[in-house]
Amino acid sequence: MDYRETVLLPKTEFPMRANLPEREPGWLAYWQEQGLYEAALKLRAGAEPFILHDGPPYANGDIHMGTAINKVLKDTVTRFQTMQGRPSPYVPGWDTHGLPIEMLALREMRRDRHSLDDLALRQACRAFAERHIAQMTEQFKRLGVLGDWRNPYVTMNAVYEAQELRVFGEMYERGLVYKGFKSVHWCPVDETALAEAEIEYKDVSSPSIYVSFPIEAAPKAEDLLGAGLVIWTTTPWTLPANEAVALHPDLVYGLYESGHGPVVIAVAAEERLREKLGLGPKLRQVPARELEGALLGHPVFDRRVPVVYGEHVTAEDGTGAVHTAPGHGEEDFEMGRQYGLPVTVPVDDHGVFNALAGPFEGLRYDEAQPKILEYVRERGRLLRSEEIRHQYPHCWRCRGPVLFRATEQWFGSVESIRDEILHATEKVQWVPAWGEARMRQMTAERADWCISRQRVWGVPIPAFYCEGCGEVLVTRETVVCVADIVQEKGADAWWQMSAEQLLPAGQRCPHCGGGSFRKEKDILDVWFDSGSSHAAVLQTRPELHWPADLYLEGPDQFRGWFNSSLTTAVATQGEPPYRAVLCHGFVVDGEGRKMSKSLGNVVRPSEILDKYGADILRLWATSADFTADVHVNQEILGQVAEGYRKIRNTWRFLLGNLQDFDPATDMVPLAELDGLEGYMRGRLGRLIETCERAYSQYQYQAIYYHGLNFCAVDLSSLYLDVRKDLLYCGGRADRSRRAAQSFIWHAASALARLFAPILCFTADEVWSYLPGAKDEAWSVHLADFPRAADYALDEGLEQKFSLLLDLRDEGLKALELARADKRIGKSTDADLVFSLPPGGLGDLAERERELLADLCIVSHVRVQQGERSVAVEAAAAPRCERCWLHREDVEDDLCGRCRSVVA
RNA sequence: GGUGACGUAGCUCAGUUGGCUAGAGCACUCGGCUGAUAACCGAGAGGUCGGCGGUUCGAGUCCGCCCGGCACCA
Repeated sequence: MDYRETVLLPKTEFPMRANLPEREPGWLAYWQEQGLYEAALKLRAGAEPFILHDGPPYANGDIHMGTAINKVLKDTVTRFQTMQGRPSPYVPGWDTHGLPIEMLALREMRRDRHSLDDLALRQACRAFAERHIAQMTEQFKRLGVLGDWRNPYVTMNAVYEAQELRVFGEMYERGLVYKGFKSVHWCPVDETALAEAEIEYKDVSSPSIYVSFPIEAAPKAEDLLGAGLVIWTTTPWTLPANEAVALHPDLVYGLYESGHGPVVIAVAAEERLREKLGLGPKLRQVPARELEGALLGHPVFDRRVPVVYGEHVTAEDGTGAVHTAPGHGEEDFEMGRQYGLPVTVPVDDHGVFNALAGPFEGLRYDEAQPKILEYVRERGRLLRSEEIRHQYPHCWRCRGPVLFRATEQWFGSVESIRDEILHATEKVQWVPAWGEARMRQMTAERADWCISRQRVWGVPIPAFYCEGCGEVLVTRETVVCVADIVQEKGADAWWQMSAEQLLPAGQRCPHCGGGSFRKEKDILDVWFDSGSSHAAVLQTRPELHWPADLYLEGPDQFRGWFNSSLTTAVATQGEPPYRAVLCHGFVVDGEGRKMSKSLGNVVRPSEILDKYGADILRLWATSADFTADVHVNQEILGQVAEGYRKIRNTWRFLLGNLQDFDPATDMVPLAELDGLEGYMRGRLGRLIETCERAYSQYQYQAIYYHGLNFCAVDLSSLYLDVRKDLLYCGGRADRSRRAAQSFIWHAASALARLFAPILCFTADEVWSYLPGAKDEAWSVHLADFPRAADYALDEGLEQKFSLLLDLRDEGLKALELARADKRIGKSTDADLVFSLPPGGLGDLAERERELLADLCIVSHVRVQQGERSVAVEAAAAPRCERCWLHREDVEDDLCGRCRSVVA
């Protein structure tokens, strides 16, 4: 007779195949219709909010793996905090101003910036940004990221711009903003100054030349007259701007014979340069100070330049004598200031030489370079020329090389508040901890922040110039006045309105009393935009608070947003804008290389979404230790998908065994679970404890690791395998079966909650199939995170099972050997005989014979005294046709248990 | 060149304040089951813990140097 119909096999509609790419959008629509984001905030209202402040991505393209992992991690944070009982609003942001969008908008229009009215260009930029915000919003939402997508913060919004101006005003009032003439990074293509954060260093090949400066006056060492002081430079085009040669005051130089006559270089460089310069014997030592007051012949012009002394000079590369062009280098500029040298800038905004460059006027600096080389060579000044590969700064947007160029710019004074910033970093919790050292180092080395840009797509610098005396006009009142206008009309007002309209009525120049002004043309650096977000967003939205609890970004933000935010916050508030900063690694390929088109190793979020679904992408993002670089390729994704399948199938089996379970009536209280269920309760509690700690400490890889292990080891291979007999064949409402189902219910429920912040779709899907879950919350994301304390660990049980499970391992091994000998097939056709020495373990095994048989899934266990070993025997008793166990009490094909169940 | 982080099985990760023969999952090989079935169970193989040296009774763990790919800064 076939007893299949009488067996309670698992049954569930929860599909084995997730089909995430098709199913996830349905969940998104459902959550949006039901207002999940708002419901979560409302549910947790009253508790202390947890504010994760979003670093605004730049609104100029599709999302990539870097932005995807960032948003997923953020979403995991807020979902966990919500389940812990704290409202965790997430206001996504966008960085919308600046050069990249300006360039892209111009490219789309095929227009040159000079052929377009400023307001028209700004309009085009705004439209461009809006389009990309809409596009990126859909992509972020698709990842399952929950947030206030209908009301994000956008740096080009009027309120944002006005707040940013107020930050500028406060900094100005405190003397932390000034206008100055300094050497800055200049992009000749984009015709603007750049900040350090906008520079990237690339390997390039440059001419590396040695140039001799004939000594034409040497009051302290007349014998050096006519010798050449040799400098080394990799930027020959700056030679026309030369104003001095710098030596180190403590270095010893030497006079050498050479093919080009006598030359002077640092003695320490002699060996390295002997061949290159064709050095002869050293004629004598020349202490640096002997050249004090010396005058040298300029390499290009018919004039003399002085010898100066600077600590920055070394003999480690070059000659120990440094070509100094104050118009084209930071240290050079500093030397110029110290020695009162002229700051010659023979290069205009476009990188073209002007009249100051003499014979090179009209040439672009890079075109002029070979001509300058030739010029110097013809005059016998070029001792050697070679090519050198080195890192050179490039514009992060147009990718072209930048140049150092002294110009009038606005600066944020970092130097004067450096100590305050350093102090502020100590108050922040950095994850990982080395973030603090990194930020400190950055801050310690940073020069003042160049915040002005000679472009139009941005927030104007709210300064005026008196038409009478030319003095700058910025006061608290003028900034407030401009900010109020911008708050109402947007920053376009700066371009639409006249200076008089933008200023308080009757404004006079404090210097000359004049009443006529012109507007500053420069705009603010985009890093000033995003760096003001703490003021523009945290301080203006009622659901948020200042400072943020957490900033969470990639490592590039140490010099970017972490940095600019810290600067403006310390400048205006004296405090850091964040309590904690978490930095995750870059996304790289399987070999740890950067993703690039040329390597063909680029993985796109959209591919993953189409092939696997967002939950797999989310699981990948959280399965790795993201404090280091995170690897991704098809193999890794496939592996994550396998892990997901294991977890999902475990859920499916759990749910399938709850088909006839109603928690309201059938639940055995957790505290009353004993035996295997009691042991498992403790295991589950441990898992919860581990996961809670892992979430709190941002160690998400532990969730996947321990969660998957629990599913695979504790549940699938142990508990569920062992309990199949009871669940399938036991009496439907037997207390033992209900106890097993009670544990299963708790396991399914707890796993859904544990994984909800990561597998946000699947967890809610599980929740929707879990009996009674809807009574607690309509979505798992509105449920509470499980509390480990509810799943008490019984130490006695744990100890006992530790012993029994060791015996199980030995039993399973013995069964495997018997199987290899073809003596048995499935384990229920076998009996196990445990031989154990007399004493505790033997007694325990004897006492728990039936449990041991269950654990090993055999029909019968016998325990006898002897040396520790296990023997396998064919099951002695007849087989029950229903439960397939061999039992002494089988009658009419059925064992006693099954007879009573079937009856 | 300077600074910093990283390096445990093919892959993703565990390895408490130094302490049994370095673990897990997946992938792989072999086997079982056919009442979780595009599932499930078991067994096996796989590692000089990047390398060398030091401290120690004992080092994956602490210290120094080196190597590798990486980031930031010159």
